[in-house]
Amino acid sequence: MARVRISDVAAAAGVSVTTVSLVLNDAPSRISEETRERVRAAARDVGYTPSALARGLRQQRTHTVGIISDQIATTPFAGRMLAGAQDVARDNGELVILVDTGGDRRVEQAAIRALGAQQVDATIYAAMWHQIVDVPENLPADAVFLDCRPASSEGRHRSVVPDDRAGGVAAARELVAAGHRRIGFVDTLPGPGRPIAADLRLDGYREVLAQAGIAIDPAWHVHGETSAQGGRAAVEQLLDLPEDRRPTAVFCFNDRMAAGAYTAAHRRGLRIPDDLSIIGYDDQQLIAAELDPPLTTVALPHYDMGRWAMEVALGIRAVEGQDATHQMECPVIRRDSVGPPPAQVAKQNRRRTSLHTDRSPQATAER
Amino acid sequence: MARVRISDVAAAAGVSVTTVSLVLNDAPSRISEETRERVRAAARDVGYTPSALARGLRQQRTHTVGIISDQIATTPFAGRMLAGAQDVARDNGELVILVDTGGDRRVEQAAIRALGAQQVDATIYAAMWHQIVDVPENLPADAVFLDCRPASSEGRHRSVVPDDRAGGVAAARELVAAGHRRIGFVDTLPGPGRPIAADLRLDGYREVLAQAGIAIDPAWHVHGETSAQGGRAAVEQLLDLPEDRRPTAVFCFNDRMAAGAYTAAHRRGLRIPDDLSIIGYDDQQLIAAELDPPLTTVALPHYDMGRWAMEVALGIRAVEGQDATHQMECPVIRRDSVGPPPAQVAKQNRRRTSLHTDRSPQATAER
DNA sequence: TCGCTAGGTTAAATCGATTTATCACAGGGA
DNA sequence: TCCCTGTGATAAATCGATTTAACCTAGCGA
Repeated sequence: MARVRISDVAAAAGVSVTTVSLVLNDAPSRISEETRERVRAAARDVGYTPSALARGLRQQRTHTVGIISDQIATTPFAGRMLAGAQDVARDNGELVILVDTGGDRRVEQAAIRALGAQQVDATIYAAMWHQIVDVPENLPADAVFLDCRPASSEGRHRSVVPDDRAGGVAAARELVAAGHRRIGFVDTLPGPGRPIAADLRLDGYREVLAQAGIAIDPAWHVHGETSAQGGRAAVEQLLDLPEDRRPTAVFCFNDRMAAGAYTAAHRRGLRIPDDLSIIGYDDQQLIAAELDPPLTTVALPHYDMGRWAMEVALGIRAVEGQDATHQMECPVIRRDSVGPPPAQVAKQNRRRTSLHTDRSPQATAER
Repeated sequence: MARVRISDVAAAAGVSVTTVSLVLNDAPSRISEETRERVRAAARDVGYTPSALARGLRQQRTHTVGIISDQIATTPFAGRMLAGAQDVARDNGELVILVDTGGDRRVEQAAIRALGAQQVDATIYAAMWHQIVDVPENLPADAVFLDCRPASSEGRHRSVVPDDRAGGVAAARELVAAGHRRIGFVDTLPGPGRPIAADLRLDGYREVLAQAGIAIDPAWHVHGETSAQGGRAAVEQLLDLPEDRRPTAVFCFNDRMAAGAYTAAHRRGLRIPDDLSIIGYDDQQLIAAELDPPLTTVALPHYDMGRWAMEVALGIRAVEGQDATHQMECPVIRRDSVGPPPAQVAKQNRRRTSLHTDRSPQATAER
């Protein structure tokens, strides 16, 4: 069955196409209420749906937003970001055109061209983890960067990323507040592929320990692959330290590594959090809440970042201030893997210092 | 800067727009090679990108595919399906318009209308887990169902779902082949929200045990929430059984429940797979490969289902045979959580029967 | 010289809407 | 009678491409 056109509605209502257009779009005009009703009825009867193509062509506005991402599927996070962006788009009558480039620069070029050809009203450039990206040369100047920030910031591109430094501060503070003074940092490997989030979180950790007057033992800083295996191996290094240098708590780069920390602890017969406190990062639903005991961790605000990016892209939200990069807070999700250090250690700690960082009272509710 | 139009190219090359169109589209015509080159150079110089809107309007073909899904982000699986669909689309020069309805029927109606207005060339209706869905009335007849199948199959809608029954067979066979005869089935809760996959996998399990001449003890069938907690509780019921009825292996509805089974085993001091073999389902990357020991499980072929759906939607792949529903194989991913039953039990088994289901020799490589 | 063919190119119609500018008509005042 | 104003509706241009149906010029054979 062929498409119902506006002229079909006009014929059915016995008016011109102009009248139909005016009526259906509620455009200011002097069409009588009687005619209006007739047009609306006709449109309903013939089952008219205006062509978005024709309308877009004429109006030069397509109510369409392009999202370019390096990889949709690598992490479950991607979904949260997309969902946030998608929800905002839907609520504003916009459709999302999604292109996964698979990280291929050539595909990316083609994708940007294709979105241009579609005349998308806005463009979002998303990465699947917090990173600094080279700006593709043909990317529109008003594109919004999601979970990444442009390398050459001269272009004044707007972007939103998690505040990993503040998240690192929050995580470390959580452990210090629980009374720990020997706190390990389970890091990813150094090298070119190292995520910038790792350095930011490490900075936050260092800042908190410094503030608390704790001298960091270099042996507390261990590295591993960002996997449960890597985490286990790294934490075993920590547990191999002599009794008086061994951390009573560990801050893991992410939840996968934290899962490895659980394994390492189990193998030594250490209980969590009684013998070892663990805090992760990412709040990966499939790990954090499912571990035994449930993992205290820092959440990455992917959904909200997705929303933010889309709101900015659509011009619903103005970017306040000078800085075009928005850092989004990473809240601590308190579960059951953090507790006070073992009694005898706690006593030592008390003897050694009287500094107190008091635990903030408002408990974050478990989602 | 305003859009570069085809007329700009024509002017730059000193020819008509018709010529430009014919040349750039490689349409059969009698344009001289010299002119062709001039046109191509002009197009390059002025930076021409044809308007997909105008082209789509004229050709009534948009090179655009709509994907409607109930929820993008609930499970990490979604990403795999999208990635599969997306990859096929990209390789065929099609763009994907993605709409997440959030499961809201009203939103869904609007989404379908919007995609119709966009004149998408094809439509995919995706669910985030294998289920039977009511066909939205305004859904195009040629829509393809992904990871779900239409309730009223009279419409001859094409669909692709995982073959959960065969997957159940494969999982149970894996355990039987390892020598187990007391095999628990860790099921989801009964009731209206129960996934159809649960019944299918259960069927497969029953078939295999029947074939192997094993009478199923009703106590082996336990239920729980589809979470690690639920899995742990359910498996604890199994482990509470008297020694001679207690399963030596469990088939868990999914990997999350299998993770709970690990916890239950640990709490009893049982080692995996020495004391208890465990097989899961789903092959959730963040769980299955990260558990200790890594979990043997059955993979859901989400990526391939996504590809299949898109290939069918685009008409690249013809749906063979009568049945418009394609069942996709769920391969067993062998890791380290399945082994032979404990020695004394194995001896009993051998005494009781001499039936052999021999383990298939080709080891599935760990991805 | 005329007609025909082939080669090279283009004018104009079309897709389906929106938007601008105009038209027709009725009533009122001079 | 003529002009003006307000009301209701529409004809035609436009968005930017594709595609159909010519058009023009040479060259060639009869």
